[in-house]
Amino acid sequence: MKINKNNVTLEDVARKADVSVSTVSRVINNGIVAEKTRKKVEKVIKEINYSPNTIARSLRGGRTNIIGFIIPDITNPFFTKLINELGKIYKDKGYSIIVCNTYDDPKIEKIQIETLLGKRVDGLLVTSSDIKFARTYEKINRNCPVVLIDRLISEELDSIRTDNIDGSMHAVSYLINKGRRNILTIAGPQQYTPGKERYEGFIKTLELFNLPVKESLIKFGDFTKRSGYELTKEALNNNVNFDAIFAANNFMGAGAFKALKDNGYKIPEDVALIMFDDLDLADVANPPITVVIQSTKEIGRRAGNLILDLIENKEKHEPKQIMIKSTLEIRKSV
Amino acid sequence: MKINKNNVTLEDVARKADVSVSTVSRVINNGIVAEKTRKKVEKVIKEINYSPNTIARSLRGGRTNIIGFIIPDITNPFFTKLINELGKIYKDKGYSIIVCNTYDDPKIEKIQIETLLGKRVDGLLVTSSDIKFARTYEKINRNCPVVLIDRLISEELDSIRTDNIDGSMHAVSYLINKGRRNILTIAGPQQYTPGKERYEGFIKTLELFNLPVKESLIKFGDFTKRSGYELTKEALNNNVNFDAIFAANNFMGAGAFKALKDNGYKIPEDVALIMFDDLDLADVANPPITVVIQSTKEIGRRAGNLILDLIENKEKHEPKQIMIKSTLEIRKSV
DNA sequence: CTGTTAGCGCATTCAA
DNA sequence: TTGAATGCGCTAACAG
Repeated sequence: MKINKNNVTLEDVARKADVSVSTVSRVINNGIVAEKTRKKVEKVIKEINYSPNTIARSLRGGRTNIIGFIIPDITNPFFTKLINELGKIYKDKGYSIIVCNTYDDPKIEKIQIETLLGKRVDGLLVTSSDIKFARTYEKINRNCPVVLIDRLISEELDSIRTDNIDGSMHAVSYLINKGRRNILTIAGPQQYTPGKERYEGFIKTLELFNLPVKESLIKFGDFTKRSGYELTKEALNNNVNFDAIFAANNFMGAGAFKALKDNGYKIPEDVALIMFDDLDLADVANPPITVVIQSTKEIGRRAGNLILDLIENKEKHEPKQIMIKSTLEIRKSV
Repeated sequence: MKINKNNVTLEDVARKADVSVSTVSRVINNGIVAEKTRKKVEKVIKEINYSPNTIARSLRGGRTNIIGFIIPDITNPFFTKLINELGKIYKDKGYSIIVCNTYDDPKIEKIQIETLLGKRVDGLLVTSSDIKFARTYEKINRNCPVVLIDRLISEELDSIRTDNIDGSMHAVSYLINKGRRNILTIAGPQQYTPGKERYEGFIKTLELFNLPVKESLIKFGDFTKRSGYELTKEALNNNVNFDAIFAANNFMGAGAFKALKDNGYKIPEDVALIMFDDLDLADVANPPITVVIQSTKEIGRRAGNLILDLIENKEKHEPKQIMIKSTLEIRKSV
């Protein structure tokens, strides 16, 4: 294990091995060196416990081997699973990832962007807290590759997200096919693609089945557990007639679940529930909660590799919007 | 918003403002500069969109403003909440955090350590995957402050963790006071403090109440949902007589929960369940799951500030083992 | 195959 | 109050 923050430098090695610094540099970079010299140098490197100073390398080579990941909420398993995938890709490539949590606050995001850019990250993975950053990221993208994840805020950038419309259509049509006719949707914020598209999928499905779109069955929340809870309770209190709930994300779904339980409703007999995005324990809840599962594995893997390609190739290309299909996991049949 | 990866340098500013680089340097570092000069320079900085190159700064100053956080599992909400707290502390101090997931694999941890050290992080927050790294981190700590979190692998380093013994004693004695006499414990791996101490707390409590310690009521898992599930099922299949379960962590508790449910046991009437560490949905599960809540807020805050102090002061000091009390959150009374 | 040298962008010492 | 010069540790161009 190399533990070198003790300022052992190339020069120290060179002196001790009685060669020049460039020779040492070649050794550690697998350049052309006589086998004998290489052995000698490597021995010294071990002896005095040398490890290259990445900072100096970065200054010289213009690359930091750091990728920034801007996310709105580290507490959401969706992002956590993404990071988990990224880790697998980067671990033996020398890349590290700086995670910047914006708390979904544009003011904080602005600071994070500057910090990250100051640190000269090689690339940026972004789930932005505000569509107004579209221009900013486009500009950044000219020198430092940017890949959007989950929230599409610009068509001029590469992006990867779940096919939200497909996913919600899948879920809602399942409910309809099971005979549910009054589906309450707890939709998300409409300024981001996930909220917007999941809502769109809901509406589209109703139209597809020629079902009326009732105002009273549409509620807008903010992706938090609390809002899912409150909105469901509100519908209950107002005697809105519904036999199913489609929640646009996991946290709101959890809130809805609690509200139903608290008020003595049986799931799914009285009210069926499907939420977009999984949650720990959703499969062991009682009843288990049916969810639209996003393929975090694939999203993470593709985003992670894409940004690497962009960093390494740097050539211009047409930005692509990649959409990944989700899966409806029925955990308790309606 | 400064978007500068476009290589605008101090020198560019200097030339354009018709001063020397050192003057510009002084301006951005709030050194002594005539008010008039400062204005002039600041104007140019804005004009050509200059922002300092942190890499160069780091090379010069020996500080990167990056803190490494080594964790075994980014997927566990415990760590996620910690990161959430750290983010709050660092966001406006210019510090960033590199998250390194080791997947609880020492081989990967070794690589991560080298990568992090190579990147010359200013400090290291560590939940190590192996006690054998104790020496390594002690050595690292001589040049680069290390703070252990959650798992105590060395007494010579600063560390912060939950008071596991107190927490589990709290939980177990609650069960006993409610009349449960046959408590099955699903303990964790004994090589780390969390597993060891939570088990120790369990045993201690039985002794305190003069209850027998029965071999059949002690199972060792590996902190995964699967092991919690399997071990519970095993006990059930073997007709082990128990009226309560104390699970040493959240995931194993979730597994136990599912096993009980699957086999038709009522919680807590037939078998009470308490698990160490919270989980999303634990409060809305049916029944809600009683948990020992670790104060991630305080752990995160203290660890985050401690490492900052160590980085900034650098003076020697006696390493401290800090323990934070947990809370027993009874969500469904036994 | 190996050595010398010139920066990468910045902060700081020393003179002025 | 300002400027010139040095070096942080490294890589790569060039010369030998």
